[in-house]
Amino acid sequence: MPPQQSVQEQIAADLRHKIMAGEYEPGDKLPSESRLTSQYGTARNTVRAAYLLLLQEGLVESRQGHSYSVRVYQPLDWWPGTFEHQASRRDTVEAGADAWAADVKAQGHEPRQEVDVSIVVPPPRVAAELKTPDGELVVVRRRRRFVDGALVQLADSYYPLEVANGTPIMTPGDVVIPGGLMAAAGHRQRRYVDDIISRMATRAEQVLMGLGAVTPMIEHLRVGYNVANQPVRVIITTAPGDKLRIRQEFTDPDVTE
Amino acid sequence: MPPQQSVQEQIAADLRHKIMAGEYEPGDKLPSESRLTSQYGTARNTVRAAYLLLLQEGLVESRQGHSYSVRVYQPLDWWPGTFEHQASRRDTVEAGADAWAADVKAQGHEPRQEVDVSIVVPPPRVAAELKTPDGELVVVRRRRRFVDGALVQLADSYYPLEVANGTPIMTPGDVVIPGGLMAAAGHRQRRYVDDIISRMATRAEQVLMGLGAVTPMIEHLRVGYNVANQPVRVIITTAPGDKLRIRQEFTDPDVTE
DNA sequence: AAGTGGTCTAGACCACTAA
DNA sequence: TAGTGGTCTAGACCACTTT
Repeated sequence: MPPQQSVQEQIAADLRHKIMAGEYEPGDKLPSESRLTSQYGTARNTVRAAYLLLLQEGLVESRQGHSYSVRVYQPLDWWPGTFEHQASRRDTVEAGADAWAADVKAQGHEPRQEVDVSIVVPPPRVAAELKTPDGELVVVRRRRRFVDGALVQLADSYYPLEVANGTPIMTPGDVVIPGGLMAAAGHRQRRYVDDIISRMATRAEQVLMGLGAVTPMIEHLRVGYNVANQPVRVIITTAPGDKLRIRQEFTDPDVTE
Repeated sequence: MPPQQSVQEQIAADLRHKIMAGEYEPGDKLPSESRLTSQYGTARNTVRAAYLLLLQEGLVESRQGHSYSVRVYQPLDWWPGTFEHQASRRDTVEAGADAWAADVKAQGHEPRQEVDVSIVVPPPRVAAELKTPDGELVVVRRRRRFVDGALVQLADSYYPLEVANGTPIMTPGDVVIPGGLMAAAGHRQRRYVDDIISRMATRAEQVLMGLGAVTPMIEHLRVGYNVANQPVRVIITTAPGDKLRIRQEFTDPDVTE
């Protein structure tokens, strides 16, 4: 015999099954707590516990005053852009627009960016990657990226002071520099090292981005090195998991067919 | 005036602050529900609601019979392995061992793999990527990867029947073929397209991998194309976000210094 | 046996949304 | 205003772990 299932798990399993079977489609409203309470003859809190399980699986969402509904996944694709890749996609990118905005438009949505620049104490991880001496500050260029009016991605670029000082990197606002900020600053990058992790949203992110409590985030960290193999930039890109899909493409340079 | 904070948020904020300040370190036990109940003079359920918020942020973990404790993050690094990259790391990989096992050993842990092969109806996404005709089956090679005895990663490779039939791909068990299974099957891959997403664990994954209810997963999907640009393999790699960090490295082939 | 968290009840009042 | 989910109370019993 299978282990005895709790009532909340039973209710959750029933709803899960109906959602998977397509009885409720993405975006559809689900039964109210009071309906399920009388339907199953339990206390309301037990029904709430069942819905909580589905919330935690990301299957369902809730907002005060609204019904529970089946969660919709419509991630936007994001290409971090490698050397080769940028080259192959360059012609699809409108002159003067940055790659991210062009990608969003190509997917039929309206991009907008807010950018500010400040000088800060680097977070520990950034200091370690940039080999920043203790107590030394760095320049951070914070981009808040909106799609159709909603904040969906944060992209913070950190530069050592000596790299950024007196260059267009220090210019606030959504400036567009053909060839890129690093090139304009005279720092050609030769190597990238990327980290990609999945983690839950922090409280601060929930508030800033208006997220439900149970939101997984995807975080992409890139360290760029110049031709002398010194770190010149750290970019941390963060977005809710249901809003962003990282895509990349590799072609073997040794195989010409 | 800031919006009125609820009691559960107050308690959660207090605990969060103490954790961030280092008063409780990763792995440390946290106050019991009954202690906090009397300390704050609230009902036990309110304290539980506070801890639930921290669980949902991934800050805290709980197990029946144990105290709540501060969650420990110790992700293992995983290199998906590109053409160039594999070449540059090849010498660090012991002869005969697969790249994943070697990477785990290099990080000071004990790898183990269970592999089985079966013929199945492909999931919709896989069928779409492999351009499998309706009703046609595919071969799936399922790898369950353990580190120090704990299941931490699933890696399922899907092959069209005509690619896998009569090749070592069909061999069950943790076989090691120098040069790789695809090469042995006579299918040189020229191009990869990768997708990386973050999502919550499904119920099935929670059970299979023994996860807490609030676990973000990271999923890496790679489609491999042969020299004729036809899809020959889809690999789906899945792991809990706190157990796996995807790493990759790119070097600009055009810059020779 | 004592202490921990997990499940469940049966209420109450509040905040927000839609009819 | 009626209906929705969000917060909260004050209990009870159960499952699991440690002493």
